[in-house]
Amino acid sequence: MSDCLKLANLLFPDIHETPEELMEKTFPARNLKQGAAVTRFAPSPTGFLHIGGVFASMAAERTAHLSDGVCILRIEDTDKKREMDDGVSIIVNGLADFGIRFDEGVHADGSESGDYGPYTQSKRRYPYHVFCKALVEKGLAYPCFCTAERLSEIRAEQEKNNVTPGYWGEYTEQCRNRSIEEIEELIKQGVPYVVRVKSPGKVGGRVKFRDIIRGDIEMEENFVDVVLLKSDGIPTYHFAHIVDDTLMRVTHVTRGEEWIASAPIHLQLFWLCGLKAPKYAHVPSIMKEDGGGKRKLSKRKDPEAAVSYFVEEGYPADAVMEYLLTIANSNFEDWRRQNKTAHYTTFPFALNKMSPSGALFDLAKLQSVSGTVISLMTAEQVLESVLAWAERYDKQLYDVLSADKQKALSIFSVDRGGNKPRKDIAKWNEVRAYISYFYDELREQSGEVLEIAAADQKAIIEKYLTVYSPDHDKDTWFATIKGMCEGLGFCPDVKQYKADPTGFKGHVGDVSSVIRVAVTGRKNTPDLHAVMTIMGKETVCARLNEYLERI
RNA sequence: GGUCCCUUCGUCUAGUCGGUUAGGACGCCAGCCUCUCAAGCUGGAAAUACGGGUUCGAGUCCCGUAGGGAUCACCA
Repeated sequence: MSDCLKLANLLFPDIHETPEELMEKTFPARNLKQGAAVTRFAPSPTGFLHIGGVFASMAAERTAHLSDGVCILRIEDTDKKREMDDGVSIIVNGLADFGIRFDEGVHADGSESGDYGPYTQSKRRYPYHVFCKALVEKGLAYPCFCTAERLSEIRAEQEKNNVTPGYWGEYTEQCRNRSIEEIEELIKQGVPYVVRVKSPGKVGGRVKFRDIIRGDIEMEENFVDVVLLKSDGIPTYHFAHIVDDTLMRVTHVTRGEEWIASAPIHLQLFWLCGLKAPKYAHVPSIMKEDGGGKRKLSKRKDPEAAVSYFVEEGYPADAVMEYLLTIANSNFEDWRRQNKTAHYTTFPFALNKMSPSGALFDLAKLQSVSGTVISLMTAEQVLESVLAWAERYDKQLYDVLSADKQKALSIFSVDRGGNKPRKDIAKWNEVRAYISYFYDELREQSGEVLEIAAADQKAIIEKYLTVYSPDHDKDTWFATIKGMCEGLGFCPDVKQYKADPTGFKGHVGDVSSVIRVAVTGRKNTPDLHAVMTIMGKETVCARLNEYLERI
């Protein structure tokens, strides 16, 4: 028996399977149609879902589903220190909120579905060890007994000498060349060790690979003996990536651009394992303007880094996704113009159309996209969404709206539908302010003051009270207001007034403004006739009289 | 610092082989429409980071500079 084989058996006495056998028996090739992409989103359960995570997972999900492929949600929980208790559910629910659906993987409660599991890395010890053993057997990996102290000494020395830091070169000699007896003894003594790859890379060597988004990239090859298995037997990200994406038959790896620097490690590991590397697409980070510069959206500094922000503000999930799509594929907006009512999932998203540079997150643009998305919804959809949001974030609004859904529907129907719907609402937390004057419970004293003499205002209201009828249709309603003008000293025709205002106190617009303020407390509202119709005679008259007393 | 990525209006970007009045969207401004505000329509201001080349001609090709970003762990 060769030393390598002996070492492999010493390190992994319980493993009796080869990677090839494992792949054949439990992780067979998928039966998918030609060109189907298998992608995955693989977050760590840190209890925080970053908007960049939604962006990356959207790229993965779209790529898979547009090609009739499979999208996997895998949890990378190999770092117990950063893990949070409900980390998994925060991520899974967060993604579900945005309509990102996975075909296989982990669910919010931690359960899993799919034939290529487990999908939680901490449960995949066995396959990692199978692959690691094979590497040891081939003399391509070895146990390293260096302590944390030794490692930092090495680092300090390298920094002093100005050479690339890392476990490589002369520093690897001791552990790389230990005899099998020596290793056996150290293990018997209980000395902790990691398993490192015996990197064949050379300083100055080059690797090339193609990134779907960035094109050809050439970098220095990896010559560091990176850790494969930590001392607790759990793999590092690098090794887990190789094993998992191979076994799960992932074809396209979409991940943050911060990984591009470690791509040479991954390419080397695939090669050493005798495996074909998947296609890579390194998606750009979403940036934030910061004092003239750009920086990555930060969890600490930027509330909008967390997806919970968008949920709390009440941006519809589709609106956030559409905004992200405008960043991801610039032709999305053209497509949207051509396909006004189509769902965004029918847009032919393409990884290779993504821009390689990180986009600044633009809340104003989100606002605009969202306003359009909402303007295209039916009143029923709006009400349903508002209620779902308000139930969690504005109980009073929820109660008021659900007390009379018909009224709520008619409010949301004002100027909705048709070619030019209003775009007053961009997120659900704006609804309260938008509709508050319809409800006595929500009404706030706005303090809006018109520049019209109190006496004239009084005269207008008093007169209007005598001619107002809730039965008037829009045209008669307006004709009635016009008809009041002459007697009150106002011009019934705006154009005429603008051409020559002499002799008038104002025009019909001013008259209706007085009524508007009296009825709604606002200078600006949607179509006043529609508003008054919804309110009903009782409320309208009450408000008019109330205004008379106040003025 | 080493390595890698990136760089067109304020923002997101379009820009096949080098020949464009450098296009669109958001935002901003103005006008029209209009009972107000939106919406809609029309128009406007607004960009090729800088410096060299190659070329009759460069946003586009080459070199350099600057700036921004990422990464260099038993973290992902």
